[in-house]
Amino acid sequence: MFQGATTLSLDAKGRMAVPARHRDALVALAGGRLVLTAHPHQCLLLYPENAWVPIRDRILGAPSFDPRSAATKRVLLGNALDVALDAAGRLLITPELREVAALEKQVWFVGMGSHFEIWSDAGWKRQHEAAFEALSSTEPPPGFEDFSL
Amino acid sequence: MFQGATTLSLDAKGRMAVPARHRDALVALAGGRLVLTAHPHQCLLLYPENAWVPIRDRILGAPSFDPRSAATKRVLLGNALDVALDAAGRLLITPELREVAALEKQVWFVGMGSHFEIWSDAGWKRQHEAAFEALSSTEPPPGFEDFSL
DNA sequence: GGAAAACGTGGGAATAAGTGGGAATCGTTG
DNA sequence: CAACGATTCCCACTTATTCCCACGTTTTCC
Repeated sequence: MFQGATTLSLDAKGRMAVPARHRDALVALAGGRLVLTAHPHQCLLLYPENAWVPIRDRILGAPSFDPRSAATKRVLLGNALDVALDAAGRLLITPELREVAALEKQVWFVGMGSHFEIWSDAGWKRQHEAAFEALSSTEPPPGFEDFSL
Repeated sequence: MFQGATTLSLDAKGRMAVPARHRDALVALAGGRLVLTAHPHQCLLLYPENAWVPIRDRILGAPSFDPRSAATKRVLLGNALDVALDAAGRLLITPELREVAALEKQVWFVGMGSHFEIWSDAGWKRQHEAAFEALSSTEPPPGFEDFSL
């Protein structure tokens, strides 16, 4: 169960250090084999390979001719890459994926249960604003009806 | 059942002493395992782990593609961290979480039944003003219709 | 009211983690 | 086939985190 948000910096080569507290878990879960891909909300997704496989299969089963379905498939699958951590526990993010998520020097590495999300600083702050708005309206977001903290 | 608001100071390292009268209860409830996360209203939430788990599972079940639901998930889950009190009964609040709640030196530690909320001084005062406004209007807030103190 | 205990607060030193840069290797292109 | 560029691997540094100890104030008990 991954959780927690950390700020990290991307170096000139596009490398990002995975927080040490998550490294062991990532290696244990999938032998260090990870999948990095893009999310339609303009962030990146990092899955241990074994958690990715069922999701990938589910995506593959979606309709190919409905334009919205096809576009979603293309983003999630078309951008997927097998990656691994280097000796210093870092992840190398290709220029293509950096562009999708508009990543600059400062990025956020966020645990989301089964996987991680990687956000630009601006994008992550935008999510906080969106969440505030969502809970301010009279209509709660789907899944949060009768929700009490 | 936690209740009561206390002012405390955050030291230079971001540590906050949990009021002694709550320590025993926190340790007894969850063996000292606590979860600290962010609330979209710009405060922090502190749960004993056993009280957090059902809430976490509820959040995990919310839809991932609806933007409002996804943003809410990201704030509540993405910011969640397992924490524990140090030898002096203090809680270490990471810079990331301090930023979300705009915490400075003086903070409020507020019991809210199953959990605690942590507020900046300014944020806590803002809540009081909002509550004052809310009950001044002719329309009572949702949940407080036909309410009698 | 005084003494003792407890509580909130602060800081220093050892350790680990994140970051940056250089050199060797591999692949690509002219 | 040689030269260039990009990638990968390795090493080194600086900053942040963690653990420990210590002080002053407040509260409690006798």
